[in-house]
Amino acid sequence: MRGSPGEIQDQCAVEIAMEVLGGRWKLAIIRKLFIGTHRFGELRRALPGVTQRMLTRQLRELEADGLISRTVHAEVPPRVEYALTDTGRSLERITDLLDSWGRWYRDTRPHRDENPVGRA
Amino acid sequence: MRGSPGEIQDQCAVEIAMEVLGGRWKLAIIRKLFIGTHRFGELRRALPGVTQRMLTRQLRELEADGLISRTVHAEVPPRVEYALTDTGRSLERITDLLDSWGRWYRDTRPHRDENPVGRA
DNA sequence: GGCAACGGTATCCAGAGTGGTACTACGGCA
DNA sequence: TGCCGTAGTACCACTCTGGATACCGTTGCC
Repeated sequence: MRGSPGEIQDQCAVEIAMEVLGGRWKLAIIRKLFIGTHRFGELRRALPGVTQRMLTRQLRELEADGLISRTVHAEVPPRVEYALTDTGRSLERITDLLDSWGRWYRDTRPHRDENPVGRA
Repeated sequence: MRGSPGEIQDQCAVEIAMEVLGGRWKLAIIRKLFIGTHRFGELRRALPGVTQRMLTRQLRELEADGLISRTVHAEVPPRVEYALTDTGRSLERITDLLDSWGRWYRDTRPHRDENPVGRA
C-alpha cells in the first residue's frame, strides 16, 4: 500500500481513499472519534491490542492526512486530545457502510471465522 | 492487516471489510469488473503497473473471499474469465462512495500529490 | 528517594505484502 | 523446429507495517 500517488490518478480514486484509510487501526480510531473527542489513553484502552507505538503512528498519519486534530494541553500530566476534523467527519457514511457491509459479510460467510489464523 | 479474525468481532466490522478489500489492487479489480466480465489479460492491461503474479494473487484472494468468480474455458489458448459475484456486486455503493470521497479528498488536498514518494 | 501516571520516542525485529524475473503447458503458425 | 500468446507458478528480494521492549521528562504521592 501507499505506492506512488503520481500514478494513482490514472486509476480510480478509491486508491486514494485506501491510502488514507488503509492502516490497521485507522478506521477503528476514526469510528471511536465519531463518538467524541478522546485522549490518547482512552483510545489505547478503547482499542484492545493496539500498542502505544502503533497508536501514535496511526494518529500521526491521520493528523498528517487532515482527518483528525491533535490538541496538546500543557498540563502536568500531559493531556492530548484527538478529535475528527471536518474531513474526518466526511467519512461517516463510508465507515457506516463499511461497518454494515462487514457485519453482513461476516454473517453471510461464517465459516471464515473458523480459521483462527485467518488465511495466510 | 489480516490479523486474527477472532478478535475482530469485539471491534467494529469495518475491519472485516478492510481485511477483504485491503489489497493493493483489489478495489481496482472490483471496479473494473463492475464494467463487466474480464479476462486475465484484459485486467492486466486495464491495471497499469500490476504484475502477473500480483494480479493472480489478488484475484485468488478475491475468489476465496467470494467476491469474484473464476471461469476457466478449456481452450487451446487458455481463457479465464473473472466476474463479480452477488457478494462482489454488493460493494457497489461502497466503492462508489470511496471513489467519490477519494476524488473529493484529492481535490481538497492537492499538495499531497506533490510528493512523488508518498510519505515514508 | 523511588515509583507511578501520562504521552509519548528509540531501537530492534518478524512477517505480510508487494514486486521482478524466469519458467511452465498447450496448441497454432511459419 | 522454433517462436508466440495465455494464464499462470516458482523463486528470490525488498519495503513497509505492525509489534515488543525499553526509555524519556514531568509532577505528585508515599
